[in-house]
Amino acid sequence: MAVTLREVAKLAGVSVRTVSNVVNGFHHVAPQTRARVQEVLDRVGYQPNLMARTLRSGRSGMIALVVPEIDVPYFAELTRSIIGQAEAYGYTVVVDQTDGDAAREREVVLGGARAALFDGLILSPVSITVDDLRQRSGGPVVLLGEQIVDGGFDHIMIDNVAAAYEATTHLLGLGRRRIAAIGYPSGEWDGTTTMRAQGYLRALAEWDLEAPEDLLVSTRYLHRADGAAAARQLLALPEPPDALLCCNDLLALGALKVAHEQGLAVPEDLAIVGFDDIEDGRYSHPSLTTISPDKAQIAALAVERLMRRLRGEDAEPTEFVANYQLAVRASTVG
Amino acid sequence: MAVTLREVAKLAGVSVRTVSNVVNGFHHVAPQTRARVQEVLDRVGYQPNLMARTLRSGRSGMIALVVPEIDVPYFAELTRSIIGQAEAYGYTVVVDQTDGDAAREREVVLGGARAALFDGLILSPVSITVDDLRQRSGGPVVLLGEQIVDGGFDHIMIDNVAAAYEATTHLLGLGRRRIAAIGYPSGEWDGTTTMRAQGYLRALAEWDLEAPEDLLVSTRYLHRADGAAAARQLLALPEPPDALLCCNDLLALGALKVAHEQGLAVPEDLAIVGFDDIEDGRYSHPSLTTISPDKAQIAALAVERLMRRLRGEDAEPTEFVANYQLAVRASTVG
DNA sequence: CTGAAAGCGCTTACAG
DNA sequence: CTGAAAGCGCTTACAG
Repeated sequence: MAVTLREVAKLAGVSVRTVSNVVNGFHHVAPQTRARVQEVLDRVGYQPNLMARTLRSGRSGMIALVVPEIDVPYFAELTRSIIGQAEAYGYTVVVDQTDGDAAREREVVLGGARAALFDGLILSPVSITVDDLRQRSGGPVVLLGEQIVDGGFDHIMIDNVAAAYEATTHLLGLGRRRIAAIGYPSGEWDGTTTMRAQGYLRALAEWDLEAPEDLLVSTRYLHRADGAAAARQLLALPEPPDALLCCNDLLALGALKVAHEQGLAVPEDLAIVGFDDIEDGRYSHPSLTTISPDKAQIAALAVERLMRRLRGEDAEPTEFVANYQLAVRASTVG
Repeated sequence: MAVTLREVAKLAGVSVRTVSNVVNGFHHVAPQTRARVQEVLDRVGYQPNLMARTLRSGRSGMIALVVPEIDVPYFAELTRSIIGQAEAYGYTVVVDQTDGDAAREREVVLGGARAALFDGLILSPVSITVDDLRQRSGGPVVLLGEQIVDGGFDHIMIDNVAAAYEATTHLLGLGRRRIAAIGYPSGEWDGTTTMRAQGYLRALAEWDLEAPEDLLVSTRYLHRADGAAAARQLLALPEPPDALLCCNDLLALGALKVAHEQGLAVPEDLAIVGFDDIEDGRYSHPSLTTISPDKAQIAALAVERLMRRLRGEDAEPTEFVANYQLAVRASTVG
């Protein structure tokens, strides 16, 4: 069924070496030879056997993208971009989800047989440690997010401290004084949440406010349900908040739901800000003010960086700070 | 670095054959031999080279999941389940997105080198045809959705006619009489939308109503933006609808946004129903009444079916009808 | 510029 | 129950 190099060689009356040269576009093939071989290649519809190529060359043309949850919109949107980018380089992306489970994450990233299939790895870590990563034997790794910083790896992130500072300042500028923080820091995701909490606290400090303990709610996950639970808790306070700074849009959307349930007007009674700029937040009612990281840039940087490594260039691990902007929408400015 | 079978064989003082037998758990190995080999295997941390195994055995342990858009929540949620299911069988899932582009879809599904890597395929088709699929040379295919029906392939779907009928009847039972249909049938997705339109029309007919032309809006895609555009068009009508039956939740969420913008009360002024039961719709305001297909069941059926094929069982192509239920929420019953 | 040949690491008839 | 050996389809030094 599948035609082999050898068969093509026989048909064209040359050696497999020459056919391989033509298939792979090497220079040193006489024009006539090339034409003759190419004709046969086309005629029989030759398709290289990727497995054989991989076994021989040691490169599979596949990279793994490891994210906690593929169905969390932020990761789904990012995945889409990364698949598109990788494809432009002729690479296939295999998506692995870890559910943030430590054992599973280690297995996927460090675990032998599977991990060895991939030429490289783009990883959004949750609980895996720098030490784990250092003892990894496979190809290059590019890290996403803020869970692991300065570990000596290529790394793409945004300036979360600055972003949270900007978001908080936006709320302060609107006259809000009891700004609650949801998801700071959460059970998992300490890295991300800690940085965002820093920006939040810095902004408050600049306005000579201190964050009351009762307005800081940490959550186990960063899902809608967690945001809803946190909002319920906050709104039951004797002195409830007049604004919510949520560590991501899902939390914010969960909180928004509860605000509606309790008959609060958003943003009049309660302003809400999220992080991530997922599509849902653009269509919520009211639409969500959020920190919008440049996901296309993040995807492009991650893939480009990995490709460089794969080509053996640029041994110095680098941290890239991607762009973001505060997207002001109706959940803060009615 | 990576230890080979041969090295293990030498260390254990047996042939590669025997080591291979132990690794693959074949019976005919003497207990003592097995123990000795296993000890070496463990000690050196042997990991099989998947590429070599694949090249030799012809099976890669990878299946492809081909969906139009990974960041459409329905597909993201389904993907999550399918990855989980496949993993239970020791299979790796590679996700490919086609953007519904015909050429891209053919390339991914039929295209040689890449497609040949996978042992099988779970495909949510958009524009690829049955004939295309028939001429495909690779492993077995399981189809999802309603774009291709009765093509002689294994196929998982829900009863869309019945579901749309039930949703429409729900609206009629609530006293709605001007029920608009958004996304029936759309530019792409004719299969799905046509079936849902059938159920809608059947329900109307049963109540001696005919669907006015002006209340049937087809859309190019099934995204939020399309739903918003359709809703704007419908609400500008001299006699606007009192209910919207949307072909999926994204359309419904887009329409809901517009309803809010125009100051309409949902469901009092306008009831809205979607399809898919994506998580966003549970947290929208108001939460979305929707047809909730059993995604876990769909994923389980699809993977199980593919695994059977892979084992060479059950040559008869079968159509599986998965469960669904109408999830009644606040967008229809305030 | 091209050929003959080794070998990537594994599985699997074929003997014994 | 185990061994020696072929071969999956390719790439790539090594000669010429």
